[in-house]
This record gives sequence, C-alpha cells and structure tokens, in this order.
Amino acid sequence: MPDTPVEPQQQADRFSRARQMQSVALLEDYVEMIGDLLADLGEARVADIAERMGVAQPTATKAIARLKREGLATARPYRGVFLTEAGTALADRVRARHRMVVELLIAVGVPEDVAEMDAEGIEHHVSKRTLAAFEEFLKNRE
Amino acid sequence: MPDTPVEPQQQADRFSRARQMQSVALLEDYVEMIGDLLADLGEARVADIAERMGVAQPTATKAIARLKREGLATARPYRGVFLTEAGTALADRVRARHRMVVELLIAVGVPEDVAEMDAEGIEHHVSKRTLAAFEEFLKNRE
DNA sequence: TCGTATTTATAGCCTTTGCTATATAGTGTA
DNA sequence: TACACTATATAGCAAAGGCTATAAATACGA
Repeated sequence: MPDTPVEPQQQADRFSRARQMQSVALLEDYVEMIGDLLADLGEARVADIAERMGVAQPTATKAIARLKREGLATARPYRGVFLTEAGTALADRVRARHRMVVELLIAVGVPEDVAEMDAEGIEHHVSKRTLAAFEEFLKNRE
Repeated sequence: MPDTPVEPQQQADRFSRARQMQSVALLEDYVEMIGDLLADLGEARVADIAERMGVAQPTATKAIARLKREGLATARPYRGVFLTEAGTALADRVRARHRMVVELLIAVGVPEDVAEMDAEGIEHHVSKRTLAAFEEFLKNRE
C-alpha cells in the first residue's frame, strides 16, 4: 500500500526536520573542509577555506564566526582556523558519512563522479538509521 | 583508490551546485504539495499549504508569490492556488523522484518510516543520472 | 627595521526564509 | 443586506548566507 494517507502534522514535521538539517549542513561542510585542510596542509587558512567552499573570502570569515559561536572551531586572527574537540568529532562523523553515501551510491550503480557530486547534497539528510542501513547493505552484498 | 585528490575548483563547484539545488528545493516542495492538495481536495488553499508545509501562513503566502514569479503557479486572491503547465510538470517530476528515492531506500534496507523522513531532504539532491541508476537498480534486483 | 605585498577583518548591502501582529477582503447567515 | 467570522494579505523584524569594496594587520624581502 504505497498510498497510506499522511497526516498533515506528520508531514509538516518532516519538512521542518529537513529545514533544520539544512541549517546544520553548512556547519558540517565547513568543519569537514577545515579538517581536511588541517590534515593535508597542516593549517586551515581563511583564503583556502573560501576557495574550496566556492565562496568569497568574507563569506568564509562569517561562516567561521558561526563555527566559533557554536563551539566547533577556534581561530587566532591572521593565523589559521582550528577545530575544537567537538569540531573534530563532527568532522570525523561527517567524513565517514560522506564516504558511506558515496559507496552506497556506487554500489547501486551510480557512476563514481556523479556519486561524488550528489553525495555533497544528499549526505546531510542521511539519518543515523539510514546510515546504519547503508552500512549493513554494503556489508551483505557481494 | 578512494583517495584521488580533488581539485579545489572542482570541489568548489560541487558545493556551489549543492547550494544551487537547495534554492530550488523549496519551490519543488511547494509545487508538489499544491499538486497533492489539488488532487486530494480539489483545491489548494493557502492555509492548508501552510499547515502541511509546517510554516506560518504568511510564510506560505510569500513562497506562493515566488512560485508565481517563476511561472509555476497562479492564484486568485482569496480563492485557491493553481499550478501552471510548468508547475504541474514539475510537480509530477518531483513526485516521481520522491517515490523512487523512498523505494530505493527501502530496497537497501531502510525502514519505511525512516525512508519517508530522509527522502524529504535527500530527493532534492538526486540528479537525473542518479535517479536513472536507482530505477535500473530497482528493476534488476529480485 | 621598513615598506610593500598578502591576508584577514569590517562595513554595508542584497535576497531568502522564517516569524508575529495587524489590516483587509470574502463568505455565509441572520 | 449587514455583520460576524474566517481566510488571506501586508507590515515589519530577524537570522543566514551571499556579495563587493575597503580597512587593518601580518609577513617578509630588501
């Protein structure tokens, strides 16, 4: 029965939740990016962050300000940006989830480059339970 | 080789693209919702749209204004909201994509209710090619 | 160490998506 | 037909994310 009627309230909640996740998505992207830069280059400069995020430098500065507000990052002016413990943990989770989404997409037949593209948007909406299902699926196929 | 180095520019483009898709997501949600209401109730009132979208009524009014601007909907004040041909076509595409995403999630082991939840956010980031892969996957399994 | 070049921060503006409070227009009934 | 009730529209505000232009701070070579 694909046509179970959906309660308006329930549906509204779903939309609210999706919007909520969206507001977290940017933080996740920045945190992961900063983690990557720290790993790759040993430091995360504002200019590099902006370049890789595809935004203007002041936009990155503002985003970093939000990360600081939320306790995910610290920054010494004109030095680099660093992740707090919470930031590092988030970055790790986000990175793992991203990889899992890409792998799942590839596993169901999505070309690798497309998988990589789409994952960038999809990943933020993948819940814990869905992630667990992905993991299980990848483990059990062959 | 999971560690193909990614060009900064390429990565930036991916993020830009994801942001771009995000701005379309709201339109898609509203259009699909209006389509559903028209089908279910024969009319789409602002109040119903707002309720089901989980937003305040003026927020829905504003979104509808954008739909009109973009040529997806028309509205007669104090009557209902209607979809243009383009709006109807978009609604159909969105609905089909939504169903496909839900089915794919279920097929890889995501519980139905979770699938329905997550699909709400995921669907907007599923490209044509990924959608095609999903379709193929669902057809070929068994 | 000075002075220029690079990098980051600030200022100021725009758009979108929310919100609440309030005005206004339709609807239906007495 | 008039009035109350309901539905929609409008006004005005906030936060987020984006931009360009410009100021300020740092770094580094001469």
